[in-house]
Amino acid sequence: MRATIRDVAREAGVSIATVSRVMRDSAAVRPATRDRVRAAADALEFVPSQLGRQLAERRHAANGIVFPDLSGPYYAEVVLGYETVAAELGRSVLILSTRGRDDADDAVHAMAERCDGLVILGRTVSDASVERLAARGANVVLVARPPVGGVDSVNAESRTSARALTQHLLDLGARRLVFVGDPSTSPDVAERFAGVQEVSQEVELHHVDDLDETAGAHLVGDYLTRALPDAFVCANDELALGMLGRLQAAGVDIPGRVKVTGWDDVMAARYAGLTTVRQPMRELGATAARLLDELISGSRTQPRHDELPTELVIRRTTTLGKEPLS
Amino acid sequence: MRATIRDVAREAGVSIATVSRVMRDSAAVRPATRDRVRAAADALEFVPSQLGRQLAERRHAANGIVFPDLSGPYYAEVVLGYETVAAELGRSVLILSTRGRDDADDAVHAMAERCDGLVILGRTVSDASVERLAARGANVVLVARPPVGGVDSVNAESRTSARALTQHLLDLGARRLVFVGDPSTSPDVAERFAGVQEVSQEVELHHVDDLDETAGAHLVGDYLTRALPDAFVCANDELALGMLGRLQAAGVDIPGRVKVTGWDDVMAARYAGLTTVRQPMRELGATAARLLDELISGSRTQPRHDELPTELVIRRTTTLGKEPLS
DNA sequence: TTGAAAGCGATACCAT
DNA sequence: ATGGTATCGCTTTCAA
Repeated sequence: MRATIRDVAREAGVSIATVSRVMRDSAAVRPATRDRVRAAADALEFVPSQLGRQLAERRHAANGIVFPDLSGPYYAEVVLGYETVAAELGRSVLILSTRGRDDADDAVHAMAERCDGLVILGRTVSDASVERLAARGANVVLVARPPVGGVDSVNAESRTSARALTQHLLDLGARRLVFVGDPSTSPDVAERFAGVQEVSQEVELHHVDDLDETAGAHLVGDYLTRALPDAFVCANDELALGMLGRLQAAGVDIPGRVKVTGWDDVMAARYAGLTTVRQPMRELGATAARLLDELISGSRTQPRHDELPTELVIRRTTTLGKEPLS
Repeated sequence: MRATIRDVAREAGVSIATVSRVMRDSAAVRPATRDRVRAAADALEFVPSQLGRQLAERRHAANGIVFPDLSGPYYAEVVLGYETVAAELGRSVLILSTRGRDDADDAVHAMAERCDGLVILGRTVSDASVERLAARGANVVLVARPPVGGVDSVNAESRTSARALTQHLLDLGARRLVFVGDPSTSPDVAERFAGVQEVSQEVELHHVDDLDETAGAHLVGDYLTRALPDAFVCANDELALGMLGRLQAAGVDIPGRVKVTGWDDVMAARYAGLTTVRQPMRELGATAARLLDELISGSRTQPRHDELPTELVIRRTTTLGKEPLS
């Protein structure tokens, strides 16, 4: 059995209060006493129980983070940025993946009982759940999701980058643009589409249900039989990569005949030479951790809604570079 | 302030023991009483404190997982597989990334105090630390790391796949093979090299310090000036991808003139058409979670060292496929 | 500077 | 079927 604070107190001939003080040097203790306690603690290999400590302090010293998945670099990077800052702030990180879970909302509420605050990524739980959490006094920060009520949020800027991306295409002479995606499913995609529209009024919208490679590869077929546009502006990289493969298989010249862009800058985008928009994923997580800490410590009561800048990454699916085809 | 079990007891006119029974239906309670308690709990929006519960039960109901990083699909997938099973077993998951942390060992020990058991991925902490944890009675399972003392471990099989990979190259007529990597740094790489050697006695070893793309691209230079071998067997995908880019830039015919293989099957490997070996990452995590649960529940006391099968993935860096070049 | 004792919020044993 | 109460392992007044 592990030694408790009482064992140490007895061994050192002091009270448990003194042991507690020494273990956390929370108050002045006479050096001689301190040394005696330290020696006793060492001898007994005493390590304070976190359970006891947490109950007494009425805090978990842990934060949660909810994400849909860790496949792809997106959420993994956000989680890492979050964990790094949380660790610096002396907090552990609890994770919860909602992928393939039908009771996501319940799981999140259960998790909320095990930490001092949590970050929710994307559309993992319903708006109602988020509001219920907030109503119960939980400290919550949303990431990559539009604000819900007075709950804090951190998002990547979309519209400005979409404008820059579109302008880049126009500069290259592309006139007929097709935006591939579904603005109605995600506010993020809606923002991207809106940004594109601001610069190119005649952009067409090609609606797809799933934003994955299969969908991308599939929809290319429609265009091969009729006319190709000058550029496909995809809602994300997966879609773009799927289209790329299919277009190249059909021998279409890229970027000569048609240009393709994605969004996210996943690792594969680099190998595919895909022009895309990179989001500051690690910073999203780090910022969320800091906002959450303010909430927990009570140093801020007004809600905040941060927006972090993104970066246009130009590669050879829009311009012919000297970079080797890999 | 949140309601406690005492508030509910008072409201329902019963003792806290009865409230506890009702909340967890741990014992028979007369229906009328049960309903009264339920009503009181609802009225007060009572949710049992996990802190109180954990202290009383003397368990965290949480497991930890330590990993170097989440970049790249490898660890992310392991973590996901782990989280999925842990959740099924009713346990939360605490994470700890050691990347860019100089106090990794301390952090892991601190984490061990906050959970009932933990999984350690790769070489994130020293062998000494692992043994110290085990000595302190912590429940530990190692993943992607050779066994340390009597500590449980789960690893992906390496040698058999290395043999299959090598045989595949021989079948294609490749004779002069060069293994790129450093068998001395990682037992995993050593196993891979050993497997290759078993099939091809005359394989050469090209030693590199870093197993990343830069190193891969760099070492190609050495070979361009003198003779290329028939195949480069790289210790991992990063290395192989780096070499690929550089070889293609130099106009070398792949797989005609030289074949290239990697290891891990990262996402980019697919786009690069890289022949490689895929590890059952999600299963590694899931298996670790189950082993850990056995340890925690005490249903097993003998150490186990599991080895999961891997899969050879053949793509066009070794055989000319019909797959389009992307 | 130190100690006694009252929480923190549950669980669980022992009576009744 | 219920209640009283000790217990889990610590932190934190309040006195001395």
